Amino acid sequence: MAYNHNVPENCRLFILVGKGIKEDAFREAFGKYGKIEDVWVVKDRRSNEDKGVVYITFSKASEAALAMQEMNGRVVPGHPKPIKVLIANSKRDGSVRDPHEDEKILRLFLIIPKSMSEDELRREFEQYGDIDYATILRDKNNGESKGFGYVKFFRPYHAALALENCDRSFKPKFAEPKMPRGDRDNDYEMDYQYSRETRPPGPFFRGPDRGPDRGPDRGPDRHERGTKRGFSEYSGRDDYHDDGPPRSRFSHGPVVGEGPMEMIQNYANSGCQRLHVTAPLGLTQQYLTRLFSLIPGLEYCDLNEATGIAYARYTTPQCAAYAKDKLDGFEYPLGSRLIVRFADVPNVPDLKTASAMNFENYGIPGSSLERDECDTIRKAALILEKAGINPDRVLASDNSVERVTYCNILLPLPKPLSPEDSSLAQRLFIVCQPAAVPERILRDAFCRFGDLIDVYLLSGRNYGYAKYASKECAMKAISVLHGQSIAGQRLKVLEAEPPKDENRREGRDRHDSHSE
DNA sequence: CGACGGGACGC
DNA sequence: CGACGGGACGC
Repeated sequence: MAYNHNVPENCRLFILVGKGIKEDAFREAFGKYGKIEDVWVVKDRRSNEDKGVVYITFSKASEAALAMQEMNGRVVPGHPKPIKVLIANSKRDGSVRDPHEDEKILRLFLIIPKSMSEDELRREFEQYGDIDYATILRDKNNGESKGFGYVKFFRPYHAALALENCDRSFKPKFAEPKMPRGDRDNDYEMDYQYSRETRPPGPFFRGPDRGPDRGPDRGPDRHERGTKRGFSEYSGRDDYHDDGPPRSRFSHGPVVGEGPMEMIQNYANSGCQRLHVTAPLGLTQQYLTRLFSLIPGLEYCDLNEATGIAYARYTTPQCAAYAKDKLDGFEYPLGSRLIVRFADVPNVPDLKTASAMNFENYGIPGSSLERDECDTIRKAALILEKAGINPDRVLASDNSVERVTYCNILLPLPKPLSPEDSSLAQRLFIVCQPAAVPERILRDAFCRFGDLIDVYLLSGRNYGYAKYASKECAMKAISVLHGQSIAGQRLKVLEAEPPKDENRREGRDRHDSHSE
C-alpha cells in the first residue's frame, strides 16, 4: 500500500527550494524526524525542470511538524538557498490560502466528558505543549457542557503530539477553521498583514514553560487574542522553536566544529533544572535512566511506571534544556514518543554555564556528536537495546509475549488496530472492578489479540465495550484477559449482549457496503 | 453485581 | 520564492 489516500492529516510538507533538487539530500535531512512515506520532487510536465518545490509525506503529523520546526530556514546540503517548509494543504484544498489556516494545524476538536472543566482540560493537554486556549462549548441557557470543545496550541508539533498521544476517548481531530473558506473578515485580513510584517510580541514569543505567569494580558479575551494573533506564522522557524536565543544548533543551521560542551553552554538558562517526562507505557525506570544519562549532568531520573510520569534533574539548567531539546519527541518504542517539559516555572535567566563535562565519559560510540545529536542518541538507544538494556517489555526467550508494567500476566505483543470503519465481528463487554482503567491502558491491552477496532468505557463508568473485526481475536482476548488485573483493577471480559435498542434485522448475508 | 458514547465554534 | 505525480480498487 505505497499509495494510500488515508494518510493522516497534516503529514505532508510543502517545501520551497530552488532548482537542481537532489532528492537524496532531502531524504537524508528530513528522515531523522520521522518515517518518510513519500518524497516528490515536482517537475514541469514539458521541460522536466524542477519547479522548485518538494513534497515530503511523513507517517505522522508530529513528525512532519517537527521536521518543519527544525528544517525551515535551514540549508539542505547541495542546495544554496535556505528552504521554506510548511505543512502542505490537502490536495483537495489545492493552493488556497485560508486566513485561518493555522487553526488546521494548531487547534484540536475534542470530545470532552461533560463533567470536565476548561481548567481540567487545559491541565490535561498542557503536558504536550504550551496552550493558547482551551474552550468547552456550553449550552447558552443552563451553561451545561455540550460535551465537546477546542484546544489550541502555539506550535503545530505540540498539537500533533496531543492528537497522537491524548486519551483516545477525546476522539481528537484537527479542527476545521472557524470561518468557512473565502469568508473574508476585514479584521482578520488586517491582522494577517500586520502579523506577517511586523510581528508584534505575542503568544509566539512567550517561553514554553512559563506556567501561570503568562503576563497581565491573560484574561477573558484570550480566546479572541489567541485566534487572531500570529496566525500564518507557523512557517517561520523562530515562531515555533521552543526556546529563546541562544538557540540549539538546529535553529542556527549547520554548525561545524562546535562541540557538545559549547552547545550545552549556549543553551539559554531556563532557570529550570528539573524536567517532567511523559513516557510510553511499559518503559522502565532502568531504560529511562540510561537514556537521560546520555545527556551530561543527570542527577536523577525517577519514573512512576504505573503512570508513565517521570522527573529528571540535571546539575544545570543548560543541561536540562539540552536534554529537553534532544529527548523531547524521542521515539521509543516505535510509535511512542517521550514528551519532555520543564518541570518548574523557570526563573529569570542568569548566565551561568554548564560546568565542565565530557561526552566521552558517557560511552556513546563515535561520540563526537558534532553533526547530529539526535541521530547519535537514537543510535545509542539502539546499542543499549542490543546490549539488553531495554524496557522490560520483552521478557523471556519467547518473543511472542512480553511483560508490561500495568498487567499481572505476560501479554502478546501489541498489534495494529483495525480501521474504525471495519465491520464489527464481535463485541465484548468489559467491567473494571472496582474502578475504571484509563483507556490508553485498555487499548494497549486489548489490541494485542489483533483486529481491535475500538475499546472504551462509558463516560464516568467502570464498564464499557471492546469491538473486534474478528471473532477469533475477540475470543482470545476473553481467554487471556478475563479475570486478570490491569492497572490495579480486576477485569471482567465477556461477550457483549446485543445492543439494547437496536432495530434488529436478521438478514444473514447483508454485509456493510461502504459508501462513497 | 455491571449493559450500551460523544461531534463544530452566539454576530 | 507559494502548490500537486505516480499509482491504482478485486481473487
